[in-house]
Amino acid sequence: MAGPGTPGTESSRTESPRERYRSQVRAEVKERAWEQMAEAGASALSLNAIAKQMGMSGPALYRYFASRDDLITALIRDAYRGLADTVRLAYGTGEGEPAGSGAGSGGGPGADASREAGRASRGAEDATAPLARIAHALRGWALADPQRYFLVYGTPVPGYHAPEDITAIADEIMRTLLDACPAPPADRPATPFETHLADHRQWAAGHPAPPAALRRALSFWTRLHGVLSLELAGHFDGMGLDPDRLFAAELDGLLAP
Amino acid sequence: MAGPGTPGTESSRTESPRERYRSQVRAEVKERAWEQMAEAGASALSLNAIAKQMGMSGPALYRYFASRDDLITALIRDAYRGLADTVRLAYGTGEGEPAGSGAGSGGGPGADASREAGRASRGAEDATAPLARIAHALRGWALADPQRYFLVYGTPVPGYHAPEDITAIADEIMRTLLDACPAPPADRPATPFETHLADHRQWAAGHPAPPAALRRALSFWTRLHGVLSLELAGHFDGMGLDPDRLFAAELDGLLAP
DNA sequence: GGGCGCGAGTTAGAGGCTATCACTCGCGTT
DNA sequence: AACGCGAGTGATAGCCTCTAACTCGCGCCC
Repeated sequence: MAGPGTPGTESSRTESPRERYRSQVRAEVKERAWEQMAEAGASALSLNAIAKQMGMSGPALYRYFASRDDLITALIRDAYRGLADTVRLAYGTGEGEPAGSGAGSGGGPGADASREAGRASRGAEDATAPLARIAHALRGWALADPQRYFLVYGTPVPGYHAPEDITAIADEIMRTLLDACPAPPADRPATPFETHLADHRQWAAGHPAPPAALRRALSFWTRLHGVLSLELAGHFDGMGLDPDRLFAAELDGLLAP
Repeated sequence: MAGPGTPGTESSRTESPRERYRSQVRAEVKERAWEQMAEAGASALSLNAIAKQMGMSGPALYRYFASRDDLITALIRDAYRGLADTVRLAYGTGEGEPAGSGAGSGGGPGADASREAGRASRGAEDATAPLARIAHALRGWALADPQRYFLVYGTPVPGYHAPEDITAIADEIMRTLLDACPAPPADRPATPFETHLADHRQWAAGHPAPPAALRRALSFWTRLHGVLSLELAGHFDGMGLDPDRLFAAELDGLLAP
């Protein structure tokens, strides 16, 4: 199916013209698929409609994707990859860089939102600056294409199990989060849940973060997902509050203690 | 379920036999729909398959539901209704009641989980007991049928707008949450976000809760949704941690300060 | 008690979708 | 120059939603 070497996403070097064309068509199909998904959701994605848009006849697309599920899986993979890159880039970004372009597949807004993170003039408070940058990058990435976010964190299809390379990216995201979590002062007593985490840390196997940091990464993940997914789903719409400030407040409460 | 008066889900009194039969068939269709949804997700819901299961031929169901979307909307309405009832009932439950049966449509697990809420022997800490009961009832309701939870809080369909009677139920849920939020000690200074909420409280219009309580209800909602939705979607599956304890820890952190 | 209206259920069918199969045709390699 | 392989085609099966025209029988009204 895919070219030589790894059967992953993009081709490697020394592409033959055939392979070149092939991956180009695959990319265009995925682009149309993203458009369709943004305007009608994942369930409305139609291979047929995409083919017609591209001036081809229905079954032609089966040369490029084995099935509709296969296309959706590819989209999920790209979404995970883009999110992991976005998070990693936000973590790695120092203070000087203007953040540049080319983050994953979506790009768009949210690139400069990480500027106003922690300008608190204290030296010790800078330890949470990477987390703040990640938080704003995450929200920017999500707002740029909500359906893409929901492809990662939205309603699961009961039967579906993601292939291993996708779960590997999910692990990578958690690893970056752990990297960004500052080690807390060691003298604070561990909470009961932290002692539980000390014994149940398969997901952080091989990572040196102490239990308190695991707890922090977990809170960061679950709490930001809570506000963000409700915002993206429109549940704050008629309420009159400013989602921006709600997110900022949640982030504040997360970084302060 | 919902008694007479409102023209919502069930029929009113003095039903003619025709109407009786009609609402019975509607109920059976919805039951089969829930089964289908539980095992294959909302996008796999098929009117045709339901009709065949019931020994009828396809188009017959259009006597009972105007379209597939209409059926799904009815399911969404029932889900909201059941959630609102569950939350309300958990809030209203005193200490003596054994919780009984007949909570909404799902019932099932989580009914007795609210017992171990706040046994801290302090008198002032009991103020958070209703919130704890609601939290456990919410999780029980969600675990009993994850797809039902996702019908309320999962991936939204871009074009879809819920009818007004459904948003009314959503408001009712928020109102119950506000009822359950204890008023904080008035001497604490307001956070910036709380002052924002003081001016942007359309969603709590007519409710006497102070801004700090609004903030608390909002946090309760977003944070519990964060852990719960990630658990239901299976994102903790390979991680080795106990979702039960994670939820309890999140709830603890929510009620303590 | 008898006639009739209304609603439940049927079949036929249009149009859309996924997916398979057999086929043609042209580019790039040998 | 010839050939193989892969891109694209139309035909087809089977599923779906939803409409239209029709039949049949229960229950209401006179």
